[in-house]
Amino acid sequence: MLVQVPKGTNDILPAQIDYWYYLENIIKEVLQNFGYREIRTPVFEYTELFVRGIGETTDIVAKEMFTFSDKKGRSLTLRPEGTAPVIRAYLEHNLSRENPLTKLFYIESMFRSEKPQAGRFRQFHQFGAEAIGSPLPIIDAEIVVAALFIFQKLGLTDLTLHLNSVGCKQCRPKYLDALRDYFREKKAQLCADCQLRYETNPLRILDCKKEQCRVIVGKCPSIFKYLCRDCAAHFDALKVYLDKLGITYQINPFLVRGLDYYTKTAFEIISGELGAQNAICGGGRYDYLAEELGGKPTPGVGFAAGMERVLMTIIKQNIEIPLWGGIKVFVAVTGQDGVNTALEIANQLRSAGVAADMDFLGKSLKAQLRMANKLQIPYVLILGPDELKENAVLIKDMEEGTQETVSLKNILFHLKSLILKNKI
RNA sequence: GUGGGCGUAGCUCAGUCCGGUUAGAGCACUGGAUUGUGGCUCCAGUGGUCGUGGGUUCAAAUCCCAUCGCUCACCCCA
Repeated sequence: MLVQVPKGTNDILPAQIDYWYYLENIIKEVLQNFGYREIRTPVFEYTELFVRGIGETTDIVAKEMFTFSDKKGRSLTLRPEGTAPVIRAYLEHNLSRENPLTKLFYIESMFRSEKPQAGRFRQFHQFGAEAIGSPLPIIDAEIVVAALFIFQKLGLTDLTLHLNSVGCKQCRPKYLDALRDYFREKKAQLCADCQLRYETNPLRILDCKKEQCRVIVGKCPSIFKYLCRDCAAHFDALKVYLDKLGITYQINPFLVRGLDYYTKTAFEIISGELGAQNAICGGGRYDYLAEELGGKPTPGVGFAAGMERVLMTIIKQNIEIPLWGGIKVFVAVTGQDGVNTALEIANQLRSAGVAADMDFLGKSLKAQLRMANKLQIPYVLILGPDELKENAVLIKDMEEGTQETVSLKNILFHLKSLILKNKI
């Protein structure tokens, strides 16, 4: 049996790479225009970072991490998400000393040991942005806008922004108490998972999709009645900023994110083009994360988006993307003597910035032309014994079918003007 | 982790229900149709332990069992 890729992982083949370039280029361009700078952190971290950062009871930490030991028995984990590592790096390198507001972005692989399905993989790619240092709601607005900006620039439509506030240390415990009070007598009617969540984190009952739970959740107390003055004001201010920018959103009091570090703002962007896994972006504020990781209290807000899901949406929507321009000139040879000259010509063209290729399989002239035709190469140089004798080559225009003899000295100039003229 | 669908050539599939000669098609690939010229056409060729292992049978791609892989869905998420 042939060895295959591990379950849930994918090769990104040349046929798909233009999509990735398109996506990566727009991400970098937009986020840098917003003042975010790229950061790259290691693929693995000490396991403790994620346990402390994401939370022990979350699904990610409890059952989805790829964890292994190094030779000294220290526990390492392939990163399942990007925020905790970025905050770790921010604290470790004291990035705040240069600017009290640090704006960072990343484009990296993430790893989660889940059963794969459409839009879910064990190794997948996320891009994300983090704005660290400001407690003000206006930066929450910028984070949301930056994410939407990218999707808009990519050409995505049919997106819905879901918005919620999950409170803070002051008000969330009160809301959790209220939820427990409400669910206490109905506990027996909840699904098995939710009965467990009742103990660990009642918030998570809110986004259970089971019908039996949804019925009960439908009438549960809303968090908006329990938000403290600060959280309520923060949420109201964010809505005003978004309103003024003309951004539409849907308030979703049942939006609960799967990572414990979120406070105040939580949001998700849903694509109508996808199936069951339709969240292409999620984010929010995490004002206690830095402390959890042992740093000084530092507020922060950010988002992460799944690149595979974004690409699936791009493909579903049939969005046209820029493709690789391809080889412009093929240097064909007949007979052994021309091979060296052909290689020289090809390299000359490449040095001059003209994409050039030649035969490396000893094919016949006919086969070389066939290949050039298949690859849609617009010009073929033919170098045979006759041309060699005269220090010349034949330039064949593959579309017109015409050809002319040009001396070796003039090839470059000749080809460049041809290519320019046709704007290829 | 749990459940459904599917595994025949590089790709898309036919053949499986009702076992029977050397397992097929289209596309792709390679070569040819007189000297050193692509596309169109025609001809020929390469390529498959029918996912794997076992069982039933005179005979298995086809029936039975197991196993692996892919895929979709659940939990949850990007």
